[in-house]
Amino acid sequence: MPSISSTENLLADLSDRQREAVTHTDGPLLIVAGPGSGKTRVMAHRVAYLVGDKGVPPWKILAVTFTNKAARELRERCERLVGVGSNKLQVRTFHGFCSRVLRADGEKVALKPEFTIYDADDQARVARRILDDLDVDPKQFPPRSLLSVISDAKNNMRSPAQLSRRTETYRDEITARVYEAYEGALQRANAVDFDDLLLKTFQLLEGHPEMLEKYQERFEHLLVDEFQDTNALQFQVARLLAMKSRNICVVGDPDQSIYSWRHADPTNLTDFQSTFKNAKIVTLDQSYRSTQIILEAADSVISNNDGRMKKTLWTENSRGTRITVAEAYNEAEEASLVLKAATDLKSKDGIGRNEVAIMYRVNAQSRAFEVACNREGIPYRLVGGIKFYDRKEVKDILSFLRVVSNPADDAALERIINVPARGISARSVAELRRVAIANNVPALDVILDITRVNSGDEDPPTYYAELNTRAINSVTAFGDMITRFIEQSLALDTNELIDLIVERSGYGAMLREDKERGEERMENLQELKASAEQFAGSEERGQLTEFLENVALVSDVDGLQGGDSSDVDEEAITLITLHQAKGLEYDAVFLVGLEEGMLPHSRSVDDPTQLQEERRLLYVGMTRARKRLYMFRAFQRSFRGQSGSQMASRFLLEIPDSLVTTRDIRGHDRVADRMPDPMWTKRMASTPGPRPTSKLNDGYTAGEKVRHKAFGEGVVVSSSGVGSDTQVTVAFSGQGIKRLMLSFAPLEKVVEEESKQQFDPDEETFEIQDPELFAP
DNA sequence: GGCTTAGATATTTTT
DNA sequence: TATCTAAGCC
Repeated sequence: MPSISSTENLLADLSDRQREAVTHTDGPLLIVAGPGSGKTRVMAHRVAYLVGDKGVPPWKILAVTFTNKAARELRERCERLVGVGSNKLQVRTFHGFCSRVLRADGEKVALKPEFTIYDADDQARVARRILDDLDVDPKQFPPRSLLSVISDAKNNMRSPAQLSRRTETYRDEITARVYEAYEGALQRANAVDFDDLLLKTFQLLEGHPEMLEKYQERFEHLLVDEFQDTNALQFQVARLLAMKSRNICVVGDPDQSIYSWRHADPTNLTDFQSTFKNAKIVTLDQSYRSTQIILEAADSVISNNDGRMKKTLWTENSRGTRITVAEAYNEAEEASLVLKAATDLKSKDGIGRNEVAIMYRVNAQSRAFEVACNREGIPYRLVGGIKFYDRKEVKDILSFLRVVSNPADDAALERIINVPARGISARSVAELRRVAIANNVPALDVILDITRVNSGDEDPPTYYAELNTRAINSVTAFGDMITRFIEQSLALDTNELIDLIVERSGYGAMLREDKERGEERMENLQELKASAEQFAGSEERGQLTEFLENVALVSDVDGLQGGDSSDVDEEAITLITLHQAKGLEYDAVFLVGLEEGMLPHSRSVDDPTQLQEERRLLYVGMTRARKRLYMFRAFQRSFRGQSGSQMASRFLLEIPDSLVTTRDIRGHDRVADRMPDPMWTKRMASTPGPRPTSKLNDGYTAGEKVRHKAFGEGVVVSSSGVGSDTQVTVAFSGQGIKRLMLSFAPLEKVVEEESKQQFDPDEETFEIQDPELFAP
């Protein structure tokens, strides 16, 4: 039986500042916590202190985080420290918490307990239907941009009515009408989107004093993590919950605010101080994570942001190694250089793959690294790639489940009404929808009405849909099927229900006919079943809803394992976006794609505000590293098919030379490459032809054009080794990339300066050829 | 009514 | 490059 740690032990291994933060338990507290300053540790200790020392019952403590990952980590840390009763702690994401509240008391804001949570896909589907109904051209008004305006409105707590009252342009007009129809559609479907989870919780608490009191009583202590990432609604919910007890502790770092595009509002940090007067402020600026050099470099970058709450991190850690800044020719070379350096870390610094992460701005960048890892046989862990629950077949079956769980869920219904094809055309669906909207009922009501009448019920139809006989029969069959699913769901565990649906809906048969991908898809459905099994056994009514909620809210499955080995335990390199990397740390971090247009992202370069966020993104990345930090850029990068030369990221210029080593990873000094004299970079970007670069082995230079007897003309990517051991990697047009032993494969230099711009490696033929191919 | 194909189009980050 | 949509064909 785990015991509650004694206060003495609990506090002993904390710094003075940390202890201050942990023990200030009466009244509002703002913790400004720099990267690696032990933020999570403080939160966990605080919870343990509240329970162990202050005798606060665990269930009276609510800790909200921003991501599931953070929630999981905090929960685990708390459980370890708190011991008994720790399972009663409420550690949730904001959305998770709100969903919980609405399941219990959502009726007050017109939600039935089995409401569905609509993801971006569902939202887009709803929006597209509305545009269709309103006869608006979706090309002129892309659903996604309309939805983003709607999301803005919701975050500012504006109703459709409020929006339509102040329309100035035609665009405003359309937006307001779509918003109104959208709200109607969700209402009819007993569904909420992500914004609604927060908005409706806010409305529930604000408009129902007894509810507010209930939740204020329930939670005596509130902790909010990543406060700089909270949006206006989240702040309001937190404010309402804590208004009475005033026991609210928020933790954040304005320098790590990287979610403004999702309405995160870092001014919440300052607003906190005005909302909760006399809030105590504790700043944690000692880093227990990174070396001095890494901290200095990160600081030299972030200092360029203005209007910050200034804080400079310090550490008792060693000075550490200088940061390596390196340049690759293109993304393929970038990947191999990174992997080479990462592999070397093992022998040189004893840093294994598990402690190495490669971080990039956009997911698409992971590809080059996956290809390279596969080629080199290096196992990797891709964080947040294609999500399991996003696969078509999984979404289809989930849609069946959603209809069973919440028969009003029109988005789910429309997804599967004709999957597999069962003779209900888009026309018929549109007609069903028209009738449903006209009567303000879910589409399934109309379907079941048709089913009833067509099955010989004497009573006249309630709704009148114009469908031909064929369609009526198809719809009837579908209605019968869904009715059976709903009936049987009462007696079945969710995993059993999945089996039933797969077989009886014809979905399984459809997959078995699909020779190409059917098997793989069926396996995915098996996996879905397995994940449903975890929810089996609990009360019949709740388990399906609970499962679906989990899918909607906690969809971050563990990273897919790639590489040669199927051994999941094997040490693997982590591939991760900068956004997802927040909160994580690694011994060695490789930041890649440090180019204008990538980081900062091209969408951000014109806007100073967004540019500062890009800088924070880089800051987050740099401060993930404990011991070693590498920053890479590629001279040329292909982006959606096209390649072009890149300028070095302006952020690289912000790091002082004294913190950087220019040691080339291949063992050649390339002093000139320690970037970016901007003039030089600019010239490089605008000049076709080879850029100035140092000589590689035996005079072969990256970017140089060469000719091979068998493969024809190509471009040198890189070369390694010396003398007769020299290997030259060449990209041949139409032949892919080959690695050639110079002593076997004579290369001729082509004297022509134009070649590099056309360089476009064919990914299909990317692997290294057999040794015999090296011969001429 | 259903399927194939071509063509267009959009591409940041995620609860 | 990859996905999604619309139009054309069976």
